[in-house]
Amino acid sequence: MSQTYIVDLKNNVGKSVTIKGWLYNKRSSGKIKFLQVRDGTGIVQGVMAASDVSPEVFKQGDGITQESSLEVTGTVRADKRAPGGYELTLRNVKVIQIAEAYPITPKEHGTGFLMENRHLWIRSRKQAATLKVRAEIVRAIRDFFDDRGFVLVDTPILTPAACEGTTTLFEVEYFGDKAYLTQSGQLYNEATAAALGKTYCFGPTFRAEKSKTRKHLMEFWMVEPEIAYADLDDVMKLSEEFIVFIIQRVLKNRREELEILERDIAALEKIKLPFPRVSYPELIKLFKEWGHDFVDGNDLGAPEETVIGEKFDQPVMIHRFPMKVKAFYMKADPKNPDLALCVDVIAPEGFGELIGGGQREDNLKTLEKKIKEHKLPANAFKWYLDLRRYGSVPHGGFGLGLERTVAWLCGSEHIRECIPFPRMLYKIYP
RNA sequence: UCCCUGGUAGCUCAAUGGCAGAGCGAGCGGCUGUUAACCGCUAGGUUGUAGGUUCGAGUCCUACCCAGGGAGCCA
Repeated sequence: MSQTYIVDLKNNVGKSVTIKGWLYNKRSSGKIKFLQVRDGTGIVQGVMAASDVSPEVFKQGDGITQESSLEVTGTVRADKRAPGGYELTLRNVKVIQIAEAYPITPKEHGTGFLMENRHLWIRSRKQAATLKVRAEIVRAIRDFFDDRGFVLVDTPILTPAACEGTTTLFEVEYFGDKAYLTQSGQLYNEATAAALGKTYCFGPTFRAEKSKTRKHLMEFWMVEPEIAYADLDDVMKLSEEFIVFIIQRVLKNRREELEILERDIAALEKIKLPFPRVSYPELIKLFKEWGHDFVDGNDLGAPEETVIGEKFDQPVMIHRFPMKVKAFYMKADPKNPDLALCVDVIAPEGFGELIGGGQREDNLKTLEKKIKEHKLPANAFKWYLDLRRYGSVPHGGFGLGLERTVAWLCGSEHIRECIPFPRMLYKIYP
């Protein structure tokens, strides 16, 4: 039997079609029943009148429970009374399986319960819409870099040592030795950029930090471009163009999903180039003007990100943080060696840091000293130092957190809804 | 890891230290245009776990477990 998808119903008005899906909700009123069916592409209401179908089919309609799988056949009709504008005058219903009492009812539920049932929760309208936006963003990310001559080079997930040494790692057994799940592909990107010029990696990364916030996952996806012969300005320019590209793509292709999510679309439409650039010393002055208490020399915390997000309606690029709060591979600003040539891009509306990046230290001697200062195992960085031995060039890049970008564009309250199956502190089910 | 709040029916929540409740969902019945439909009936409980105080504990105390919110850290 042929199958029509709900998304295509508008092109089939007047025709008889078969929808294969699941029962989303049902209402009945004596001699007429309304079956809302979802198929992954949308939801359509099927109208079953006692006068239109056989008594057997009509009777069968009573027993179809929420999320039962079924195939419905009927004529497509435009009708203002129907959610979505189109409905089906049903002629036949074929039940594939009658679902047991479905735990996620149309009424409200708590987050803990919904997360326990994440495998079912993703069937809900908003959750499905979020996953579609996520897929759109992934495609935009790939297109952006592929179209600009970046080469996708996958970096390893199992690594011999910490990339940054500062964050906690997931340890795994590796043939009697220890290995760690990657927390960034950056160091490998620096090698691939020296080989191929412009590269990027895109995959899952892992952080065993015991953080418990609405912006953190233990396993999240990150895209990291790296460019040979690039300085901080190049990195900032790429960052803002990248973000605008992603937004434009989602606004173009996933407007319907943003509406389902009740996202304030106007807030996204006004994101324009160039983004405001604020250096760390300038930011300290701004915090004073705003009356926000902040100690010069500290890294930004959640309250600071919130304040910045409230004061600007554009993503803000904060650059040149103090060296001492940043990772060992950051290059110092020649004009002020206490500041690093780095940038954080903070999203508006309080969604926090989307991008962290900057220019890398390219001098062998300086880097060797930094590794020592940060008490990192010199052995593990032997290959990394080679990159400064054989044709070292100024280079830089950044990392963008996929789920935070999804959270921002979807207006999600919590990052756990922005990945199909989130891995969170002490939680790995389902 | 720390701080705050909570844990009662499948779910969301009530219950002054004194009879264990409602709405939704489920089951049965009614209704030809419902929009989280509506109306009637029925079933559904070791009140997170283990101790303690009390004539009496869902309620008070102690410990633990779990969940939610926040902090630090980060993308």
